[in-house]
Amino acid sequence: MTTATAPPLEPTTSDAILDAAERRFAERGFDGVSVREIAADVGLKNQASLYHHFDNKQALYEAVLARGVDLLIGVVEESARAGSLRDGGAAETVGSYVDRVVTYLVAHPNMARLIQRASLDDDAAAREIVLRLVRPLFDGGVRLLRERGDSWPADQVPHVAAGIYHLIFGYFVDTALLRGVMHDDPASDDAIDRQRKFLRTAVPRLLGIEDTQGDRR
Amino acid sequence: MTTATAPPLEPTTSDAILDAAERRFAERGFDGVSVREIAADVGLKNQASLYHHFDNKQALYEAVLARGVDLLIGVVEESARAGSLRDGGAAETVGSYVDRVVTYLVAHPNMARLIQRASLDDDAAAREIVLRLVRPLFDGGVRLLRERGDSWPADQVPHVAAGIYHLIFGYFVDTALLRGVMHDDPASDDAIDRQRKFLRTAVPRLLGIEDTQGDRR
Amino acid sequence: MTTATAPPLEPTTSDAILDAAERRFAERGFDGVSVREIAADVGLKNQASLYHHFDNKQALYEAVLARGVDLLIGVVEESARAGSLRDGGAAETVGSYVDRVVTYLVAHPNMARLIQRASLDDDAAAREIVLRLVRPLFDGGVRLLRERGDSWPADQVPHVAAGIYHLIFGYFVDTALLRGVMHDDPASDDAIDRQRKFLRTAVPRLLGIEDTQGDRR
Amino acid sequence: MTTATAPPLEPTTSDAILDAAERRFAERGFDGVSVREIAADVGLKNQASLYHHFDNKQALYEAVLARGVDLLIGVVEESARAGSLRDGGAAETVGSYVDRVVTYLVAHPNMARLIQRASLDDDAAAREIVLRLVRPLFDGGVRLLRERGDSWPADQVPHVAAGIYHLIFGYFVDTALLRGVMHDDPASDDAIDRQRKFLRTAVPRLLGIEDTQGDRR
DNA sequence: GATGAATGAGGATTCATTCAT
DNA sequence: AATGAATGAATCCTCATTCAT
Repeated sequence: MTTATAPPLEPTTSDAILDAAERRFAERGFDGVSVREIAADVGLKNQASLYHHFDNKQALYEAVLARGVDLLIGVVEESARAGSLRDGGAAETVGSYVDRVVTYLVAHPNMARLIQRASLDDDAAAREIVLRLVRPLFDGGVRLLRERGDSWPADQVPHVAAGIYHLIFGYFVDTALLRGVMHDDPASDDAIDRQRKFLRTAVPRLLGIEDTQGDRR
Repeated sequence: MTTATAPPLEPTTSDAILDAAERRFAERGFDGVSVREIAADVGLKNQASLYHHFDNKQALYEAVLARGVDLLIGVVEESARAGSLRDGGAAETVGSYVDRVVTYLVAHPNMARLIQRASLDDDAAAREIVLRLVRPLFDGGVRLLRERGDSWPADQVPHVAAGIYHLIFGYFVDTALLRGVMHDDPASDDAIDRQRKFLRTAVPRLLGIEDTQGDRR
Repeated sequence: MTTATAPPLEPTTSDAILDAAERRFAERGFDGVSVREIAADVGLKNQASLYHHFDNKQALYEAVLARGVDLLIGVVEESARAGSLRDGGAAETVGSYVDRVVTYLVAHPNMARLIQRASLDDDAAAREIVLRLVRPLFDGGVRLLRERGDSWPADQVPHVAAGIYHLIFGYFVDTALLRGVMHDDPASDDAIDRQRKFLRTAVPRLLGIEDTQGDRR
Repeated sequence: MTTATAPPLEPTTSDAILDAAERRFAERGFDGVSVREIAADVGLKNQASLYHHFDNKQALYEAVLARGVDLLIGVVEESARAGSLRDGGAAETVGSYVDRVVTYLVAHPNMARLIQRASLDDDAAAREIVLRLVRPLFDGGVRLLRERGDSWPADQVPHVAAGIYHLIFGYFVDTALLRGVMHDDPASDDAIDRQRKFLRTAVPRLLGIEDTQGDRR
């Protein structure tokens, strides 16, 4: 569903490795995962086989990260193109924008944590990959806010952009933690739906874009 | 100043270990840090010495986390007490509340990352320590929102609480990442100040508490 | 001159492998060289290809050694034939003999080191190949010394033969080391020339063959 | 026996490691020896223990080499001091000098091979250690030859020095090879004795120092 | 004749931890 | 309270080799 018309019925070994690695790295971080573990997940009898596909653990990590990030960048760019064509108000544009990102994060439940870990780690290469995603998001937010400059003092605009980023991603990063405070599973369809509605109100409110229609579904 | 009546002029070895461990664990996570490394940081010539003070690496990790978390819990509780005594509007109460948390996060620049890592990791004990902090914060937010129930549908209230948590902590968690997008150092005094102002507007706006006074400094 | 009547304009893959292996094995010894490395040197994209030409690493090693050693054996045998036809004094005979060996060692700058390594290693097969060369050299020396038995006590004769062997080969074995003590490059044409002259005097002197003519060039 | 009056009855672990490593490295070279193997030789149940004493394999290798080389340097220096005090002719001086070196090489049957391997290998650090020994030997030889300048053209003098070095060390480097050509064991007492006598004649002959007395024992 | 993939064994090194001193 | 030494298990990665294509 994610990609193609004629999907490779049997995914390539490299892809299987990327999938397993994505899951593991999201769960326990770069240092918490062993290459052996990933190889075993894929059904490789030996870690050596993995090195046929990736130069080393770090390269695998970066490949996993880049794959997910680039996919999300695609989503965001497409959303930007669609937004510019539409006539709806800013609120609606932003709303559909946020919605697409949420859809991605739901479909790729490892990515939010993976990206957060990459942001935390002292690993320039990993962080640079994350920045490929975050920079356009951030700059887009800043631009939008500067254009309709009534709502926030100019010097606070970057902080608003960062805040919105955290508002959107934080929920998916901290699913496990939220399970300890919310009454139902934060990853359930219902909860995701509520989160969508919340963001649909909260993001414009933060941006200072008034929700002209009463279209809160 | 941190704790006692008779402050140890020369910090005890245990404290030095906790300090070093806090820094290291925040930087690279539990799995990324070696006991040897922490021992070396403290000037211990031998990792064995460390085991005189802590049972094992996990115990040390939990001790570091608990120390920081309990301190912050103290800040929050004190803030709650102060708030209930005060007469100011909700906005001001919430504002001073947020301010204290920010002050703590600035004074303990490792804690936000440390808490984020503990939230991500698949480590029940660590997450439970974090929950000691997050639960009251979360419940307080929920209560406040339920009391003045005009602004958010009841079922979205937990999501609002989570959102505010991410708004506050996210900035300090992702300092390193933000350095890649903001134009000046997000940890500078100026930037922290702007972040404070941002939160002073954003949190009430999100809560739906109108900022009655124009006291945005 | 090396081999055939119709020289392969484009050297065969097998030969290219032998060449690369010779260089590598001389540089770092059997254990220090990987099959991958040799394959890469030859431009093979895959180590597996190499196994099409040689049964295994050991077989390749022996082939390299044998190729070089047999060539040198040829030189020595030819020299012996030429010597027996000539009428010149023993000094001249020995001199031209040594000269040919030196010429070979200069033309095949890996062989001295390769032979030395094979002599050092605990590898019966390799050493046996070296002995194919050393035995005739040694026996020839012993015979010569025994024939003109005035110069050395019989029981020291084998030691003399060994000494001459080391005198000749040592210089080329230790080129790298000598670079650390000599003032100019021991592999330069000039230095090689001086080494030739040195041997032309030293070997007869050791053998106890007086240099009747003053033909030290 | 080699050194002290009050020998450590129980040699330290570090020394035991050095001993085992010396033997192994001499036998099979740096790349042919595994750390596990050395640890096992010493009776350590685990390779990790070895790392308590040496930083890594390379450091151990260099320590082994340096220990042996420095000991031999001591022998050589002492010999130089003794020689300068003596009144005997140059032949005798040189003879006793060579004798001491031979005595060392016999007492430390790994060192000649170890030094040869270090000279062959593409390892700057190792070669530099060897040069600590070879440089003074070489320079001493050159000086001696230049002082009594009748025997060799000046530009060949370095080659003479190198030749003598190979004459002396080669026999002990190639013991295993010589076993394949000599009729009795080149490491036997008798053979060593003959080698001593051979050198006592050969070295002066090469130097061009005439053997005034007929004292060939 | 060459290649991509896989694999078992082993490489050096680091890990957290224990124990005697 | 601190240290030197030891250890078993695990780390990442490379090794030579095989097999199907």
